[in-house]
Amino acid sequence: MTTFRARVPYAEAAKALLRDTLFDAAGELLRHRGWSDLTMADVATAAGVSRQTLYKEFGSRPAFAQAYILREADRFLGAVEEAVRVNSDDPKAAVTAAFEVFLAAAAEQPLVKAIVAGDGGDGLLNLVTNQAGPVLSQATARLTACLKTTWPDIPEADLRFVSENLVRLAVSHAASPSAQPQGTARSVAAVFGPYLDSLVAAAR
Amino acid sequence: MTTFRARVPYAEAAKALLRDTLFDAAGELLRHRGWSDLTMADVATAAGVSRQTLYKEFGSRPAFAQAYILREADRFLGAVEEAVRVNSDDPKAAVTAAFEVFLAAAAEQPLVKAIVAGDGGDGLLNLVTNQAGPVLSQATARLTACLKTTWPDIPEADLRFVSENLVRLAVSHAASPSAQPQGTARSVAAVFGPYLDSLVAAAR
DNA sequence: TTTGTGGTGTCGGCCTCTTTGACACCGTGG
DNA sequence: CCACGGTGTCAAAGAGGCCGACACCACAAA
Repeated sequence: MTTFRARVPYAEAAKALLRDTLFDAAGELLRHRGWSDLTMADVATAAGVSRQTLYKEFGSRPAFAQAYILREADRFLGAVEEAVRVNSDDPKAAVTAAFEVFLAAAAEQPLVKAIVAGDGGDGLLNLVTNQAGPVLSQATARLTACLKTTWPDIPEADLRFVSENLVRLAVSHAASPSAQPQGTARSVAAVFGPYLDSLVAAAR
Repeated sequence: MTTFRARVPYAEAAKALLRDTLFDAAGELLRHRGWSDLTMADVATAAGVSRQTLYKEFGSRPAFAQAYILREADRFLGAVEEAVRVNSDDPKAAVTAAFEVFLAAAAEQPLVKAIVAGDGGDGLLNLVTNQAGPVLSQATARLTACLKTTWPDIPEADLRFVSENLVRLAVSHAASPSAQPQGTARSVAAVFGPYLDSLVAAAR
């Protein structure tokens, strides 16, 4: 099976490529040092781009962090959506699988590691806790859309409610894990399962 | 398993992206009409780029065709290499698999269809028959390299000989199929198999 | 306290690549 | 014969990226 690039005019693709190159460079650097030990100049040169270009594209250091986190969140959602799609017949299993894949991925992710390893004052942590608005709303929106396509008969408001709370739980567990991913996933699924079942039952 | 983008400075990546976008656009258009019914302007606009940019990058219409064909050939080689790697223990099976995957892919490929559907005067056919030099040498080189890594003990000159003739046979069968891919692949493998076996035996 | 160091954010000029519109050239069909 | 459409080329204008420099701020050493 071959993957096809979305047919997109070159100008847009080039811009996306620029952003992705910057993000990937940052991710690579974050694998070795923390966010606070990381210069904007470092990121730019690692991406093969001038510092100025970086600033032109993102405006400021925190803005870049924000954008980067949003993209990583989107990455995760991709994996999660896949897990949901596979278990579309069993909501509880879907939640378990999605949570598990998310937590497992999060544990390996340089960004997440950088966040939990940070001292809290390094700016990244704030973006998923204190000022988590953008992350939450984006992740919630995408997860809602995913659930909507999987179970179209359930009212969107209900799905939105479920999504938001799942996202919040996921972020929380990723930031400070309490147990193994499997155990966490099962317990979350146990909580949400019955509610989801009732939604599915009521919808048909 | 996640696929990683090669860490490449933005400038190079952008250029590659431009070429790929152009190629993909051409491929898309070739799906519906023949090469001769296809304007350079069509290709450019389909890629979201000005006609001038296309000319600057490739120089002329036949030069673009040449480059496009070379890239498609490279695509095929990727699939072929995979087939070879999987069957590294059995040269005959490797040839069979490689040939089969190549012919199957070729039958589905818009470029190949455009070539065989063309009236012969449309310029594309010449590039793989009359003026096939670049295609053959590139494909031969890459296939040789692939075989070299798979069976490092066999002299490179022998591998090169095998490669070139396999490539020529493959192009020929792709351009004018005589039978089903499987049958063709088996017969070619039957021809080359014993020779390959002897090479392997002699090398150790 | 002063001073030096290092990172952030901004500015202006330069350079490269893309776009735009125009043009000459040429083959084909009315 | 001539209008049409596609190829190939050009100069000028625009956009995006690069470079060097600078002010600003925090922090640490003298």
